[in-house]
Amino acid sequence: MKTLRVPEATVTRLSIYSRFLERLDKNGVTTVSSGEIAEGVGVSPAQVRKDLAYFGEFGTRGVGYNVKDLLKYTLKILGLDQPWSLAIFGAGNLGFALCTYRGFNIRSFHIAGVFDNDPTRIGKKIGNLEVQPLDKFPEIVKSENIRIGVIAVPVSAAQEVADLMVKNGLEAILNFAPVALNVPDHIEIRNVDLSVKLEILTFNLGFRAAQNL
Amino acid sequence: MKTLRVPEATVTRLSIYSRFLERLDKNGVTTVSSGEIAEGVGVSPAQVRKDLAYFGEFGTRGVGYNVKDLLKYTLKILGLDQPWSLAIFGAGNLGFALCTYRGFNIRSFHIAGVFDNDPTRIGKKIGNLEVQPLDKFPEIVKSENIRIGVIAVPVSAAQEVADLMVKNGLEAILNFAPVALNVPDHIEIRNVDLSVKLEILTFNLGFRAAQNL
DNA sequence: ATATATTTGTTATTATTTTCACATTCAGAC
DNA sequence: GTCTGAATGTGAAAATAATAACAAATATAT
Ligand SMILES: NC(=O)c1ccc[n+]([C@@H]2O[C@H](COP(=O)([O-])OP(=O)(O)OC[C@H]3O[C@@H](n4cnc5c(N)ncnc54)[C@H](O)[C@@H]3O)[C@@H](O)[C@H]2O)c1
Ligand SMILES: NC(=O)c1ccc[n+]([C@@H]2O[C@H](COP(=O)([O-])OP(=O)(O)OC[C@H]3O[C@@H](n4cnc5c(N)ncnc54)[C@H](O)[C@@H]3O)[C@@H](O)[C@H]2O)c1
Repeated sequence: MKTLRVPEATVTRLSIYSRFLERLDKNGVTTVSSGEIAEGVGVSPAQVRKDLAYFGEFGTRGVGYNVKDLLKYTLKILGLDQPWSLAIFGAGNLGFALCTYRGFNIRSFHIAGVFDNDPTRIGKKIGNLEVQPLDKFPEIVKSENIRIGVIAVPVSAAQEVADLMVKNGLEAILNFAPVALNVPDHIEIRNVDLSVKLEILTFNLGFRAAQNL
Repeated sequence: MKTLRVPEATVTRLSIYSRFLERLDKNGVTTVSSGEIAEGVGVSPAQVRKDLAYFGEFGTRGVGYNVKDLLKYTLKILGLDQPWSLAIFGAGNLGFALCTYRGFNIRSFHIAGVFDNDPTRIGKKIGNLEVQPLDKFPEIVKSENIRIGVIAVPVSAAQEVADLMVKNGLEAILNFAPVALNVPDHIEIRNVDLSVKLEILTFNLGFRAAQNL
């Protein structure tokens, strides 16, 4: 096994491969080649093999990969062979959608708490979750062993929520607010910006088109 | 002005710069340096200048950039100096959140139609929008001059929705379903995958931590 | 057993992206 | 006017990532 730095793009693709493998497995497919994976997710076969090579040898030359095994390996690499408890801050529209999204549970994520500071929302049910006040956060972090926080509050509140998460020992943050947050180096943080991709589309439709690039 | 290929990462950052500039402008800041932009969005100053250099010279040496002007330029480059009408497919939890999100309107996006195939949802109001049946799509595309479609339906329906969009002449698609869609080359398509970033976090918390990388 | 067709794992090559470093330019002080 | 300090724009260098190419390995057919 290599001890090289793994590019983040490789991890991203690994997540995508694993979801493709899940689908193959559900459809009863037992063997798959790098070419078929590549075709299925829209990358090159060499890329698929290169990505997997960071973590070991999982295939059989002349044959391909065993779907069930490769799926298990990729999930393991991504850390999805164990359950992860999440805390979501902000029980607004996006928070609601995230809480009810079944796709997370399937991949070993479990929403262990939803928090909001709006008194009219606290106590309301989202599925079988109850929206909690902020002061319940510390105890729920402990009791549910939460390591990852999700920020779905307005931009104006995002930094203070991030600070609260850090103060309570969370190790990673997924931020949906379109703002760069300040957190200590040891905190893993990633932003999901729903507008940026939309603006890549308008850029391509406009500027790039005008330049004939 | 250069006629080089612009990296997509540059366009992504441009979108982020422009949002940062919006905030500065709202706060009454009139001048900003590449270093301050860099600080504000979490990249290097050289990166900021290099990104802008793809499109022209916007600053004054020794001084920096005029906030209002640079904001206007970045929006123009991104194609946001004109309104864009969107069609959203899927009036479920995510579709609902997208429809009610004010952040889109602010940046010259306008949701011109929401479509669903569930009879119990058709006719329901989301804000001042009414959920439309699929067969209304062709006429609304024309009347509202829609060029961009958003897919917020389950994976199982995503490809057929994409096909419908292509058939009706849409030019770009933003896809929230976690699956690679097949569309003709001339269609701009980007996926937004909310789980992938989460799995980068678990990877970093697990595997990467174990390797001490 | 041997040959053949496949497909992996890996090294070499190429391309892309980021960082660095600095000459150039400008505003303001004196 | 000239000098000084500051920050841009850019070409060269370094780092990173993707692609190509092929030897090694394996299953299957004969
Ligand atoms: N809705 C979307 O489709 C969408 C798209 C892109 C980005 N976003 C971003 O996601 C975030 C949430 O968006 P939304 O549409 O759900 O907004 P929303 O207004 O519907 O919900 C925000 C929620 O956060 C709560 N809140 C505010 N301050 C808080 C605090 N300090 N602690 C805890 N809770 C607090 C509010 O009470 C509210 O319930 C925003 O930053 C938005 O920019 C949303
Ligand atoms: N909710 C989330 O937080 C979340 C997170 C990540 C990804 N996603 C993805 O976004 C998509 C939507 O998620 P959701 O939670 O809103 O699901 P949802 O089930 O709440 O909504 C899906 C909607 O699509 C409609 N639909 C189904 N087939 C259709 C068709 N052919 N044409 C038009 N409408 C159709 C359904 O009637 C329903 O209203 C899914 O692909 C999901 O994987 C959602």
